[in-house]
Amino acid sequence: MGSASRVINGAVNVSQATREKVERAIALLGYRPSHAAQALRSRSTKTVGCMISDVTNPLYARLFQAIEARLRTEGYVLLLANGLNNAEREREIMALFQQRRMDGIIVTPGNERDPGILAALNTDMPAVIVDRDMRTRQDAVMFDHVPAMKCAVTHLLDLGHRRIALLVSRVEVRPNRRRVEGFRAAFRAYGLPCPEELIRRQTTSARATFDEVLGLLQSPDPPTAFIVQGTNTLAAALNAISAAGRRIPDDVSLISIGDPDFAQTHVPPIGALRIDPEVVADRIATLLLDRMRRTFADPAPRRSVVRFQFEPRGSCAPPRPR
Amino acid sequence: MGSASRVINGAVNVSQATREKVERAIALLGYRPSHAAQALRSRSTKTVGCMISDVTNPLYARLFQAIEARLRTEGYVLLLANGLNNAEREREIMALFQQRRMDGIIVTPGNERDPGILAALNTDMPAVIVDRDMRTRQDAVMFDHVPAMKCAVTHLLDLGHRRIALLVSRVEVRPNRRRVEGFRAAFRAYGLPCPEELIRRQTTSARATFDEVLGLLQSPDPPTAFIVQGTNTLAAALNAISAAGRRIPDDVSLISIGDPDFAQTHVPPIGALRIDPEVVADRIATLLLDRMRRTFADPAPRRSVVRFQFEPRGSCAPPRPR
DNA sequence: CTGAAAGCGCTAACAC
DNA sequence: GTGTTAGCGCTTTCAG
Repeated sequence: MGSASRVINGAVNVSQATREKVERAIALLGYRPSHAAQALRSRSTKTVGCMISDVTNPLYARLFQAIEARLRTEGYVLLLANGLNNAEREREIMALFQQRRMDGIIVTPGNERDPGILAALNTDMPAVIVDRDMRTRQDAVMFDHVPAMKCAVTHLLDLGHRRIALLVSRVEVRPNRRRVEGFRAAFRAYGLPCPEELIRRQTTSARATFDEVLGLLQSPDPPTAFIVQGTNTLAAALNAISAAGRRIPDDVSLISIGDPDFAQTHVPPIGALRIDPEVVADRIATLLLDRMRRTFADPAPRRSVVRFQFEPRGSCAPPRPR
Repeated sequence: MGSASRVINGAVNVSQATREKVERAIALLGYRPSHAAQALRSRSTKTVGCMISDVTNPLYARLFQAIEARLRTEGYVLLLANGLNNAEREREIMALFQQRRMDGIIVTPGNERDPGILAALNTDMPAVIVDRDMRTRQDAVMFDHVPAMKCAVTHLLDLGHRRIALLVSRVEVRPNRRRVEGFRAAFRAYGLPCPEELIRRQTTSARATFDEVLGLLQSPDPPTAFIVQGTNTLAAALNAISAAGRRIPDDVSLISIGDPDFAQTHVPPIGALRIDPEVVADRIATLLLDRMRRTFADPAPRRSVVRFQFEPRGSCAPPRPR
């Protein structure tokens, strides 16, 4: 009987009596509508696919958490898959999202130019791309890394640092490019040459970072300041600095890209480039919901930019005179 | 035509000629089977619901990652929801998993006695419970915290420590109970009274941990060793110890429950209770796949126990003589 | 406002 | 080994 459906979906044209009758029956039978049948008939799965590089990365984990909370209040459920910066795996995931007819997808591919991934994006499935340069016609939320990075580097330059090392991940994606760009721009704006040899693009394992930082500190002309990316990288850098017998900020200044909890309780607190995951999640959800509900008809891709903020803290001081 | 379906599902009784014909047609039309229709008809969603307390917790993130990788090779996709130790939210999530007819679920409820959650578990949906005492008829993977904890405490007792502090989360769930139990058991086995006042069950925020550790260190009869739970807690404890001007291991010994990467690069390396997420994921997947495929007919709940290991490292030394 | 009827796109059962 | 047929459980349309 059609009325039951009307009650379940909260349609308006149902009499109070019928509504109650149906509700009683539902309660009595412990009836639960079959999602598969609803999806088949209504052509809406109420499911959003989320492909991130790796939940193990705390920034992504927080972001996912916030997105999940937000979209669930709207009745959506999230499928989460880790792309692991592996193009083949990412293509598989995209195919899967398509086959399962996700109402929308949120993606952060590790490879911005893979034709398979670009092709998969070229459908009418609502999508939001997160912080990747992909030249497709999807909406996107971008993080603006440059001003915060410039601000951080300028802070160090103002303090008198010239040998500033930048440790970012080796993966060739927008955020890393932008960080390097901001780094260079700060030197340029200061009329100084950028120490290219101190830009280190490395794997993010704790051991590799530890070795890298230790090596730099023990080199003939060591950096007096470090800017390092990521929670694990920060922890490993702290370990290496203390292993080298250097102190923060007297011997070495340090700034973190990303702001894990322990950066704030560290003594001294570690200056950080931060971005609010709630804000990012909200932007993503808003763009995606607009498209999924077809609230927003204009097909032109929209771009929402969220700024990183530089928060200076006690971890930076003038370099020790030589 | 039924043959198409047979080809897609890789049935055996299809001739080579037909198979090729169908495959050509599929490629030509770019045909993708509708998951909703398949699910409706075949009564299998090929989807597993996963309710953990919080992906933001690195241990859970790694575990999810490993489970996702494993189950995807078997053709399953994961729905991830964060319960956040909130009973109402957890009930909602369970209801959702049921309504969407998950082929199986993997759950770690924050509340082991909530009647709603227990009721939701009382269905014929294959399920694996992870490290919770729930007295239901589901399969479960349990972590054995006790021997490793006893081992760690005994290690400290052997070194001469008597004032050992234990910092675990306040949430009333099996892992925390077990840790405390192991802690007490070690003292008992040693014929010593357990310092109950040093068992601190607290919130896991970095700030709270920092204050707690600092407070303990500055108390009249301070602990000479700490056992702390969790990545963020470890980082905050390290900060507090160094803020108090104490050194590891000369002034204070430290053991971590959980083994984040930076524990190993720390100087000295931090002794840790560790468990391999891959092993855990594998156990979970195996139990669940057995049930989902009905390979394993015996309805009696099965229990798979994975041991934590204590890995002593340089962070423990005899207490400073007073 | 309500009931009847037609399908959504598949797979399973059956006849050939 | 292959084609035909009947639904899976809903939502939507269309009469009434």
